[in-house]
Amino acid sequence: MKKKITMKEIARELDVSISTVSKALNNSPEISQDTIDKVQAFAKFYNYKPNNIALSLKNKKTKNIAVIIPEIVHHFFTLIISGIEQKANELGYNVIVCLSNESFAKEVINLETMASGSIDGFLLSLSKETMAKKDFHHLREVINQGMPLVMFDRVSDEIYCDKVIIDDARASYNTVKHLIYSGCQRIALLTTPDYVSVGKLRTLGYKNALKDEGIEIDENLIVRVETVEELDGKVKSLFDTEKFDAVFGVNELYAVVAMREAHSRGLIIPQEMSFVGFSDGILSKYAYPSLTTVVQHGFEMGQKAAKMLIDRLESDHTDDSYKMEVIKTSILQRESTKPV
Amino acid sequence: MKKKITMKEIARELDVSISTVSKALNNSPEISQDTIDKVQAFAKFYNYKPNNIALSLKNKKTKNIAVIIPEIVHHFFTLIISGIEQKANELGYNVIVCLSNESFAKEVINLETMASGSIDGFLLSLSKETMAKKDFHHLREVINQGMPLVMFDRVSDEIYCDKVIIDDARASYNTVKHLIYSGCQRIALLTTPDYVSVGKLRTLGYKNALKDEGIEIDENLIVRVETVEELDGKVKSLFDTEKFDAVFGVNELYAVVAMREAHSRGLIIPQEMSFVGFSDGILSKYAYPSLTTVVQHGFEMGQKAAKMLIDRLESDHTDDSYKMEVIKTSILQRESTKPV
DNA sequence: AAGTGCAGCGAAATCGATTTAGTGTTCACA
DNA sequence: TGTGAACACTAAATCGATTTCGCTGCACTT
Repeated sequence: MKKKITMKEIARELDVSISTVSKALNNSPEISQDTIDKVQAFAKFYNYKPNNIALSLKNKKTKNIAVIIPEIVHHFFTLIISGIEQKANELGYNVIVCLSNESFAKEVINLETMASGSIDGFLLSLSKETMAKKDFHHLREVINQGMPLVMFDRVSDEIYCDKVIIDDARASYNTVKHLIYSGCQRIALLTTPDYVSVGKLRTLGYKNALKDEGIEIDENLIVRVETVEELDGKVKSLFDTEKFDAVFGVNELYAVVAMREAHSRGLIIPQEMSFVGFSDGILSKYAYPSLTTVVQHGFEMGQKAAKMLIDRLESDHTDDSYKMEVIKTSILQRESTKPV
Repeated sequence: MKKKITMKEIARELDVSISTVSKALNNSPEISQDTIDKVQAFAKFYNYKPNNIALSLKNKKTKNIAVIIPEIVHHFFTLIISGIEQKANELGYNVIVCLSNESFAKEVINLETMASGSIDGFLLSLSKETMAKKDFHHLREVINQGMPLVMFDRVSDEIYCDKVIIDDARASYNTVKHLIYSGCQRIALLTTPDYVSVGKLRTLGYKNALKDEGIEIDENLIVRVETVEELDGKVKSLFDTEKFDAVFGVNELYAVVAMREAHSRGLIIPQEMSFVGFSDGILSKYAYPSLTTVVQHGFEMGQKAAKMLIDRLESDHTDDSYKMEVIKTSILQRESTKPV
């Protein structure tokens, strides 16, 4: 086992001081070319790599950033992580992933453990429980300690920090208009409870679009689903009790499940019923028929969020004007809706 | 901004030495109860948290482990990560995620940057390029440095280390037998090139099952797909040129795409054609009809891998007998196959 | 009164790097 | 011959913790 070599050992072997080794490796002008060559050759031969921990301690920066997400088994979040990872690596940072599993307590623990030295800044998307509780003391605490925080997707107005979001209300508005223009009149909405900020905004966009098109809002067509378990049941009862010609799901799963239900009731898609989902993922792409979706550009969102965080880390002082980036969405027309 | 407080500052404020503070915080018996109370009260009031970096430097352990995977936008890998994260957190470790993006170069870079102090051990699943090149010097190097490595899913015989795998050959064998027992005779196989270890093993299992059941192997029914781009074309030409009554895909995507093709050709599933995929994910679950799959228990695999790594990290010495855990698979019968 | 033991605390080394403030030698120039 | 700059290098502080060893003062024994 060829152990790691340190500067101390190089210094001892070559009979110079540690400072000389350090400077030689950094090509300092105060070291003679002879010594530089000698030290660098020796270092290369023994595969010397500086110890990151020691550097972190000295420089007070770790070149690590933490991303805390509610869940990873979720295509949108994996896209975001890919984007974060790509951008962070490009800029010389590593990404530590923490999962809150939608739990407030775990979110707090993650923040606390990470905040004590392991990382330089946070990227965070709120857990459902945190949004429901509206308790953000843990976020304020890390911000107060001077640690930058960038929130993405699931954010809160109550926290002052950089943010990257989707314009959910507008995206939803556009989507519903798209459905209307394609000939749909009674559009059912499968959404989340209102404490999920994105669900709330998408619901808002839905209502506004109907209003603007002079279509009355029928609350019976709005179904709020809290957990995956109750999804099937709520969808079935919607089909049982209401008449409608389109379904808009605030995520792809909701839309796909509704589409399956329509399938099994023998409805022809999209002639008799249209379907649109939010957040384009593999489910939408490979559903049968393939699902028209709102593309959220998660990869880009991850990149932007990472860039904002690192910009702040590397800017000299804290300017206290926080930025808010809005990622544009687009509608990807596939087989589950009629052409406009 | 309430800055972080250090032991030094506590010591200065309370007019004791740093060593006393350290010992008081650790409830050392050589400090009087009075002093302990005083120090701990002060520390709590100023929300003192030890600096992890300093601890890492001193203890020569970081309590971080790195997991390097080829891709994250992949349900199986996200399940594994969830499992790793859960188990690692439970045992007091953080997880640093690195993506190789199926690239050899990036895998090497990830290993090198992580190995210089940031982490205590690796969890790794090989990139396609690495498997194709069969160049494992980077793995040998970190192992030689005394850093534990656990490989999972995509592993190599040439590296001596702990491993967690699926018994791919057997799983595939069982699946094909299942298809045969359900009445299928000509089973097409959608697989990867042989350099992908899991693809190779699954192909082997397929062949053995046919052999054991006295069915001749028809190489024309075995389609090797390298990239997603060529998937559609190869599937179409399979349908154009061959006759068969079942498709076995070595991942869920292959199976679902084939099923879509069958759909559009008006075939009735599963009466006229059956479909099975490997690695149960959302695609399988929400496909129409839902896809019968081989469940790989990725979460469990992640947990096992994390546990193996941490066990080795915390065992006193290196015993050089490496373990290999095999995760059992199971067949999840859904709508795309006939009951046996 | 001198020696012993212990409670309670502090000084300093250590982990592996960087960096500032010197130190010692050589050589040029007045 | 003496002075000072230039050069090449070193000692030591520093980052924030832990830990070993040593020191002080008091109580108690003999």
